[in-house]
Amino acid sequence: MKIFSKNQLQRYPIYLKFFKEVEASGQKYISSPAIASVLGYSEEQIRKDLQAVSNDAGRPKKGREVKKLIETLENFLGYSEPIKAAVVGVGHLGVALMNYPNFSDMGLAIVAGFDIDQNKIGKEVAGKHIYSTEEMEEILPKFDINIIILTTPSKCAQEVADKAIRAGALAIWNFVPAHLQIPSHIVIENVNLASSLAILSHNLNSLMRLRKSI
Amino acid sequence: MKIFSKNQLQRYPIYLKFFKEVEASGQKYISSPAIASVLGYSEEQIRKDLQAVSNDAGRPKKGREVKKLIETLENFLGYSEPIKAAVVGVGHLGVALMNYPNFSDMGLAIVAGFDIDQNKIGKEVAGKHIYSTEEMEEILPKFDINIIILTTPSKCAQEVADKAIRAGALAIWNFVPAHLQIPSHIVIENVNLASSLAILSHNLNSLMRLRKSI
DNA sequence: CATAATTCAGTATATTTATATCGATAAAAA
DNA sequence: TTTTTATCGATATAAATATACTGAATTATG
Repeated sequence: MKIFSKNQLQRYPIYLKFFKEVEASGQKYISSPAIASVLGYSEEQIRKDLQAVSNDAGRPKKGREVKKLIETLENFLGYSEPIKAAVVGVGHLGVALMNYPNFSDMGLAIVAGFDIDQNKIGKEVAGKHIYSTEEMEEILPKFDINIIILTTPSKCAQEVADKAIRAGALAIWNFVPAHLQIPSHIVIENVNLASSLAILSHNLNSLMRLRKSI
Repeated sequence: MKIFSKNQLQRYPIYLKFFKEVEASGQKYISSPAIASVLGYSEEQIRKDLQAVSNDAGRPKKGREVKKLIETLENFLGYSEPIKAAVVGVGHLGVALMNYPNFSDMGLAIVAGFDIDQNKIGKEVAGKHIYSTEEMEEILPKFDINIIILTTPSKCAQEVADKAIRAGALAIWNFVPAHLQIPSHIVIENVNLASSLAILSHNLNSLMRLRKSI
């Protein structure tokens, strides 16, 4: 079994996105140096990344076939058969994710929402039904939902995550800025805006310091 | 000048969040092994991370003073004086971010929104005024806005980013799944949900394969 | 008051990740 | 057809990152 690092995995959707643009522009082949100059990675890294998922060899002077690259990456990323997910916590962020137009291109299908608010339960958001959080145990298996997209308030995130796991969720995509205690057999991926912002503001500060010193 | 890696920077907000919980629980000191057991990092890494930003020594048998840790990290992350930002593209995601309750605890203040939709311009979202994108050049300097939170549709993201940079934006927090071409003197941080999802679904697939093989 | 137990800081080692090098090869140009 | 050139794959090197180890120090315990 090949092992993929987090950073490496994160690059594949970026490659794919770019390859689709290249294909749309009518170009049939793309070389590693050409990819490198646009995406800002080194050409060696690109070769290694692509070799790791593809058996198709690139050709000297031409590069790799764009169509095959797209096929390979879509297959590798599982975009061919979307995974089903449900949003838990239909607040502003939950609603935004339920309406997010790009998930269908990313192999993700949000099929339901859950909330505790009686005013929301029974309604529809982006064409998907909102159920009571209490119904998770029934609804998750029924719709074959494996992934929970967690967008509750911080204070109830742990409790809701526990409930989702009991209901059969295998993976949690956590948008809540809270550190969740999760059993090791459950997959968790945190989208931590504070972390992302920390990088941004650190870089911005460095920039400003640099400007002052000049 | 100390250099901080992306991964390292991402951990600091997570530490801070945890330390605040520890403080709320009334505990005065925390040791690296104790942090490690909760957050799942190695204790050596935690020591190195904390030593990199703090001069306060930890004490054998006790650990580090929680209060000082919080002070140090808040200061390091710049939470003491919030940076001002504006959301550009007041769609579902833009609205969600404008309503996001946690930014004030992360040193970020969203002070305005921009959109091209006449129905939105002039309205308020989460108490912040929505301006026309055309007004950026005037409004950004007026409110001392350095950061643009980009949440437009993919197809106009590049154009809007260019406009924001012309208007004086120094940093772009990009939530659009598009690879932007940005001059090197501008800070960009991408929140790429496709990348995050790629990690999640790869791990989920590994898990499922493992289950089948058992 | 002495002893044992933790945790620390600092350094060394290992692992991971990214970059650079090199001969081979296919495509384009002469 | 021959030569040149760009790109490849494979391997080696370097850099970055994380982990393990060591002796010293402080606190708690007997």
